[in-house]
Amino acid sequence: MRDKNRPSLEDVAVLAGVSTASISRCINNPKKVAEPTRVRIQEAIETLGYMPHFGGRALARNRTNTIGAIIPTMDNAMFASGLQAFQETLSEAGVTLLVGSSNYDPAQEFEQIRSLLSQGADGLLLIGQARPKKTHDFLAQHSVPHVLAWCFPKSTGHHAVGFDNQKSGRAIAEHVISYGHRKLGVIAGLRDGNDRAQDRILGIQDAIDAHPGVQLLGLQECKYSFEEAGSALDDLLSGPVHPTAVICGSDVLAVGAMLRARDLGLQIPEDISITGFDDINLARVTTPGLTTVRVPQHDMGRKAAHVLLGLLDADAPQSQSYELMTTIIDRGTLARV
Amino acid sequence: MRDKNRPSLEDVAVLAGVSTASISRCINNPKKVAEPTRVRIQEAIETLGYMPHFGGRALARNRTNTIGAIIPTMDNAMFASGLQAFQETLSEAGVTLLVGSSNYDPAQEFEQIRSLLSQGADGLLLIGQARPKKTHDFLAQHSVPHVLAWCFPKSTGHHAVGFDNQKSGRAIAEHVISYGHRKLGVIAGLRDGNDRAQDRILGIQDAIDAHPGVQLLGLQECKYSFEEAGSALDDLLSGPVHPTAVICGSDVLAVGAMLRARDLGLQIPEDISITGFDDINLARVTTPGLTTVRVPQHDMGRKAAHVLLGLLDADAPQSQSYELMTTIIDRGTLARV
DNA sequence: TTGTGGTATGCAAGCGCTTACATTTATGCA
DNA sequence: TGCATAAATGTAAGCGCTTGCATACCACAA
Repeated sequence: MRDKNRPSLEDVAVLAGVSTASISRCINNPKKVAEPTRVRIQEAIETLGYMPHFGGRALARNRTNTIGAIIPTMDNAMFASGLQAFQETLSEAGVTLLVGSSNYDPAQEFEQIRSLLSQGADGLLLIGQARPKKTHDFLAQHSVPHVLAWCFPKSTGHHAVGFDNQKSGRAIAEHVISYGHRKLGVIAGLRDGNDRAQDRILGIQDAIDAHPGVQLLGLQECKYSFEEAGSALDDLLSGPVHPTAVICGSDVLAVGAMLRARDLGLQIPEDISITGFDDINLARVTTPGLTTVRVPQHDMGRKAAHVLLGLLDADAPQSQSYELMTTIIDRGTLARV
Repeated sequence: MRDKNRPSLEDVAVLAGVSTASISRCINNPKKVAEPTRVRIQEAIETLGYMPHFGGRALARNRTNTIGAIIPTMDNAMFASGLQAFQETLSEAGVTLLVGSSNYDPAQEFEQIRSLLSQGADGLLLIGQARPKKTHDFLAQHSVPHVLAWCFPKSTGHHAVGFDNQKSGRAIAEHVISYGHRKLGVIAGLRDGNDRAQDRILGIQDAIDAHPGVQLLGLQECKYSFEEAGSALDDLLSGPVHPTAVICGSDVLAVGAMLRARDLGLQIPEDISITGFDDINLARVTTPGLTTVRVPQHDMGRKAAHVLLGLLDADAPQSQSYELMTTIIDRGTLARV
């Protein structure tokens, strides 16, 4: 059942009076075709509105010039700008981006990997390092070129462009402690299957352990929504002793906590300090501005794209991993005590 | 050059001791295959880690089960949740989503359309209605099934799931006027090639025209960033007479204006009222909360997906267009004067 | 037994493209 | 002028999959 509306190479060939091979060459390697023929072919392509058929091409070349990215969610600014940078860089190289989202669920991530791969993705961008053995095996079995972002695993064996979540978690906690806080609360993302959330907590714990006298009064895990973060704050405040500072695993959580704190009549940072993580737009907008950890999303996206492109380009120098640094942005939600 | 790592139908067929045809049937139409063979085939597929090759399939079926969406930008929460809903709905129907971004540039949009189409997209989701003739012709020439979102064109001929930007612009302006404001300023997105921005302004103008005594002191266009919106506010305040209310074409602009106003020492809404448009997360977070126009992003995404799927399903009842309603959310940035 | 109508499977043609190889045409040089 | 060489183009074989049609098989009825 030929699609009536879609001209094929054959059609162009007939119109231009040459063989399909020449057309193909003209498209992929114009130098190999003589000037006058090239012009004739171009015209034929124009008038027919010809577009190469992706499937045919993929079949013949066994390469799609397509890269897949699987992010936990698009419904959250957290990954948006990194992804945007990633796609811009790819598109400069003539590569198309396929996006899938996993909803923080390893099973869904696995399905998305399968799906993107069978869509022909030549390589993959994955967020974080922790995934089930099944997924690792699958990637290995099919030797899928991939790079990890938003993390920087100690173990080698993966290409990664990211930052050390544990180190960054420790840094922000040290920062809070250096402001004099001794009673801390933590609101983190759900750790299950989310190594970034896990590592940040580990880092916070490291800092606490390193400072005798500092205690962790409570640790709440919840989804990345204002509402859940609000409830988490409630829980943190339900004990007999209140934390003077709440370290949050993401800006969304921090803002959720701020909103709730305000509803409870608490002044920030006078009554309670709150810190975030990510430095998305939200963080600049609250009153006061949110003290948080800046993640170099844009750089990460660009570099990840370069690394991945390098992985696919057979005769390029083999790609590396890059560790990027996070920085603490002091705005106004952290008080000295 | 066969890919060593990728098993083909052929390989599975050999392992299972049947013909490729049976395998294909087993995958696409299991009922047509006898129980024992099916089991044998399943096993073979498992052990080989077989995944159908997208290109081959696309070629043979002339259909990809893939839909493309082109949004102006992903770097902004504005389209994120609508897109998320869109993709969830598609994925329930077993359809993959391809995303491209146009950066608000009609030329880039055209390229993305070409690209997604040659990637095999069976249909397209497009934002807004205004595009160059070239683009329209192209869509027509290839009879590309597509639906428009974030707008609701008066002219028929397109399937659309969206809202009337002009009407909504008028509504928020009327609302502002009903609060007693007579001197208005407007900060809008760049109108060029952006019908949503245009229509919202037209609507605002309608409201102003309908109320003698209300004057538009200034209209600034700028990109959707805090910084540019801040400068736009500066310009609006540079004249001899200041507006008492500034109507903004998007929440990002409104928040940018708020931030700048605060830097200038202005109280919101006592010294100046500001309204937004979109009702993204940001709007709930500012102090005071932003009075804005809620766009039913989630509904829009879901319904657009349904309409598009309907368009592709030959024996489905022909799809419709849907006009969704926006609502004004009163928070705290609009004062009575 | 033969015939009938299913059902399960195999055969093989193509889908649109690329590319190694074959063929033709042009170019340079003795 | 003839010949070697290079440049331009054509030929045709696949790439992995689906599917109409042919075939083989089976159960049952006559």
